[in-house]
Amino acid sequence: MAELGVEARRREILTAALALADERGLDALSMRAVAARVGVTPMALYPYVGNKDALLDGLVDLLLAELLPAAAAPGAWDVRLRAIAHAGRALAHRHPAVYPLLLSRPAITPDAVRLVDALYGALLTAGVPPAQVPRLERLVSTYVLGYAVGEITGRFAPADPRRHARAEAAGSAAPSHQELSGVLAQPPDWDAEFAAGLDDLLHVILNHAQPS
Amino acid sequence: MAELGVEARRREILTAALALADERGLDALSMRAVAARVGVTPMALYPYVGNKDALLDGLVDLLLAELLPAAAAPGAWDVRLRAIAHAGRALAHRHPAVYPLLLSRPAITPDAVRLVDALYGALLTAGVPPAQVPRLERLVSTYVLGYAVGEITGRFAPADPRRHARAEAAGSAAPSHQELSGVLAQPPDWDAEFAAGLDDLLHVILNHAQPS
DNA sequence: CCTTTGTGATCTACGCTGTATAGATCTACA
DNA sequence: TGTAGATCTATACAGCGTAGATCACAAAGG
Repeated sequence: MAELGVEARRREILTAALALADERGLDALSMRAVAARVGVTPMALYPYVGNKDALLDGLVDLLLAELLPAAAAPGAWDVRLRAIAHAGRALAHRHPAVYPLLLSRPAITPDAVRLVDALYGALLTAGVPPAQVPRLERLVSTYVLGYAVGEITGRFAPADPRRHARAEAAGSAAPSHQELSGVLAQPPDWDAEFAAGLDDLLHVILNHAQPS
Repeated sequence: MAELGVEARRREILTAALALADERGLDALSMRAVAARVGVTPMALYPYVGNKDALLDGLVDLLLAELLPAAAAPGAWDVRLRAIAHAGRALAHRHPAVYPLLLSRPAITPDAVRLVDALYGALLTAGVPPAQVPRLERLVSTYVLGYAVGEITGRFAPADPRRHARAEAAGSAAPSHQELSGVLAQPPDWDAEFAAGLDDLLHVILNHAQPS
């Protein structure tokens, strides 16, 4: 075994855990399974990751780190904001098992701060009054996280093919579904929908921006 | 024990499980604990709720059922939409432990369809073209769920009081935080922020609406 | 009245989980 | 060579979800 610092070893463990979750899902992410993948006994992980909860927090940070390049990219404010948003969604497709943790585990690590700071910067240069910046940052990040999680977990597209049948079965109890049966029959283009929602939010931001 | 139908018994079990989760959190929601609360052996639950996963789905449905009154309320389209949104957020504060499941477990029960249908109806009467209705429904519901989950899980307001210290420690790496130090020092008004975001989304909807 | 049938709850057990605690093993320096 | 420190291991415990077998008891048939 290569002799590394404890920080390097910690990252080694976390990346093994992330790979495991990517391959076999979050339920398969047990301390024992991670330890086996690292080639070590379960208890050997504890000095490096604390406990399982802390390990999950570590995974969240690993995900955030993948977003940093997009956050540091140059360009006009809307280009930067779009880049971060699309990177956030792409991240979800890369790590669907772990991604939902971003919504449920608050991260206050330096990387998380840097990411929020990039969004703050984009909003500020867009001309948004400082008092509105944190709120609109939360609006945008909630959209990106919520949309991506919705895609991933199947909230938007229930796998059940009887979906329409159900709606029809509800019959008069779901009149608007019937009125929309035409558009509901077509499978949505999730890429386009995400971009459209993002455009809508950029308009919201512009509405709040003051001409400099 | 009163002799009830299996459906009634199932609801009895689910409401006990919900109460347990409300009181002691999701981690304490074990089959054994639910059984003890119902006054029965763990294995006795299985004919009624299937297994733990199905029990959680049942809890999701229980939450959705609480939203139905708001979905059925009358009024102008924007009044109805606001009522549903605020009811969705209030639900999160009532059941903070279970609420996040709404984002991670797709629900295709009749109640879920009815709720979506109510949102479709509001958007249609607002004059939104049918092709845009499902997308904007997802935009609104994602906002409500994502915002409420963010509030609940502490994503918006990390409990760590060293938050500002951290931002300052990041120093020049978080320049926008420094620029916003004034507004960041004030504690946000979450009620007002939710309403403001909802207003923004209503403007988005109106932008897409065609005059009838 | 006794027996049979069926149904719901129970009992026991298995493999899994996170992790406390104690012990073993190896490295590096005096 | 002896010892200190760091690192990993071994064992154990309480709790989890749930499969399988068993039990208790109410209603129905002879």
